[in-house]
Amino acid sequence: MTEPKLTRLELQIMEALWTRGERSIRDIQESFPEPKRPAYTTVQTIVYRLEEKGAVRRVKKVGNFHIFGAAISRDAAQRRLIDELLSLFGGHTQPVMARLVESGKLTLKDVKEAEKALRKLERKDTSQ
Amino acid sequence: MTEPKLTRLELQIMEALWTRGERSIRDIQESFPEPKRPAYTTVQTIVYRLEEKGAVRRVKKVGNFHIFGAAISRDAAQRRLIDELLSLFGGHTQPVMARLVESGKLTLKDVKEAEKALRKLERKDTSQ
DNA sequence: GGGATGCTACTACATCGGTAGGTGGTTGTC
DNA sequence: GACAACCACCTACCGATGTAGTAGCATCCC
Repeated sequence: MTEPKLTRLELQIMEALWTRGERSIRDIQESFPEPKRPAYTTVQTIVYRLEEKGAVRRVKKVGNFHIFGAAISRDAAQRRLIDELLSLFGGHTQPVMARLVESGKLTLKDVKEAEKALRKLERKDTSQ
Repeated sequence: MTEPKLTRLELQIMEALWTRGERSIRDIQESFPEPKRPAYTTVQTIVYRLEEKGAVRRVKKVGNFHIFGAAISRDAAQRRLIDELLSLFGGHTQPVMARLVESGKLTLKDVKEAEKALRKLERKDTSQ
């Protein structure tokens, strides 16, 4: 039941499917920006591996080629990533937050939203 | 200058050095909880690799064995991890925060602290 | 001082992740 | 219907990572 672990390149390919919808291997390959576009067969290999992992499935065949679609949601995959990270931090969120702040990428807006989401979650938890 | 990339097991070993201080391979190995304690030589191999990466150094020799110490800080290594994660999220912190909230591990206290740290950082930035 | 014990240093190996070539089948075009 | 273009599948390979065995030297203890 657990989401499969996805690697960097696998995630980039999933990203193409999540944002562009069902696509052929060629389409996926061409979604990579020119300078660092992997070979067609590289993309193909990864898509096949994603298929084995159950993260992608063939949705139909058009002519002699296949159309692939995401079989897991972006949210689920991202949750897996965060779990993975948290386990590296021994399950402690505090240092994660501290480093996020340091990174300079975290904005006050992000934090405010998180707080709002947390409060909402809390209300729901205690209300049942 | 960039911190080396550390893997899961490498991080666990660094963790032992960060929390317990300079240690021998045997000490490090025994810091692993019994059920999943790797073989002595496994730990040794990883320590040697960490040495090559510059994350660890031999601080002295006692009798016929070496004592190793961390050569990079925990903070630096953690920053590297966060950068890695952010790059997987395309540099966007918002989804990271959203998944952290979902994980159920983030507390209001964490968020409050982050906000405080952010405000402090902001003041420093604008004051020069 | 000789054996047990422990550590070092080297070597080995399987799996994973990224990368891609080659071969043969399908299709579209003239 | 022949040929070019394209796609599917299979295979290969290298570096990284986790895992550990072995040979040999050092040390300790009687």
